[in-house]
Amino acid sequence: MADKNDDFGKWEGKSDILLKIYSILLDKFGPMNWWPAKSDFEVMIGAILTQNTSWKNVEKAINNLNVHNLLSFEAIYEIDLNSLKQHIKPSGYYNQKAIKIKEFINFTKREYNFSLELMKKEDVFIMREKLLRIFGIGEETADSILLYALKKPVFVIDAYTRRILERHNIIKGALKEKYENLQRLFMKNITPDEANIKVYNQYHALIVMAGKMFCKRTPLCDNCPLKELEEM
DNA sequence: CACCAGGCAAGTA
DNA sequence: TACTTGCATGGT
Repeated sequence: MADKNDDFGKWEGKSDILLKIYSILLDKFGPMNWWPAKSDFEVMIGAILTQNTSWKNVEKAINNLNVHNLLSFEAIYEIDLNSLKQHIKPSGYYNQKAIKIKEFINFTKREYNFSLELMKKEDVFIMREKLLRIFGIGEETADSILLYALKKPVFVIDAYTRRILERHNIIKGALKEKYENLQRLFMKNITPDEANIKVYNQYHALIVMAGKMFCKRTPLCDNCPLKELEEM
């Protein structure tokens, strides 16, 4: 075994089960064209606000921003830090998140002059590296922005994904596994090309939906649609 | 009252 | 590299 990650075939032969999960969830919940936001800009702000926070609280914060006409690059750029903090308060960690949002907006001005079109034209790998260098943007937030705002073929791994892989015995130790390894698992089995952007979008959306209903930290797995996976 | 939520950065060993 | 801790509101 050249690599620890090859042990026990941990990462091999998972294609069928990954497609099965997608199939079951799609059948259960139906197609979703996702990220609950009205604009790509709102997606990016939401991606930061939802860090370790319930979406309900994020909605309150987004609504505050909307009411004050702050859902644009220019408006967030202009507003002073303390006012921003007050508006996003319901989303929690507001002192940090306000700085994170400011840092992200400064980046978009510095590198792309607030042009979403230019951001979408950027190479995926380059953009991911750039995003990860911004204070407050980690792997999940970067990938959410890449996939749902910039429409890039990148698979998003989150707490729900880890729990589902762990609880249904698909990957041992998924809760503690490195983000990179879990992401590679999906992207090796579902080719990251233009045609699969829709699948990436939908798959993660379905995982979040299933996670909220059946795979919370305190398990509530009574009629989880993924139960039938155990026969594979 | 305790626990949880679509993470992340900084500190420690 | 692998753990630990602080951050904070609002719902159950």
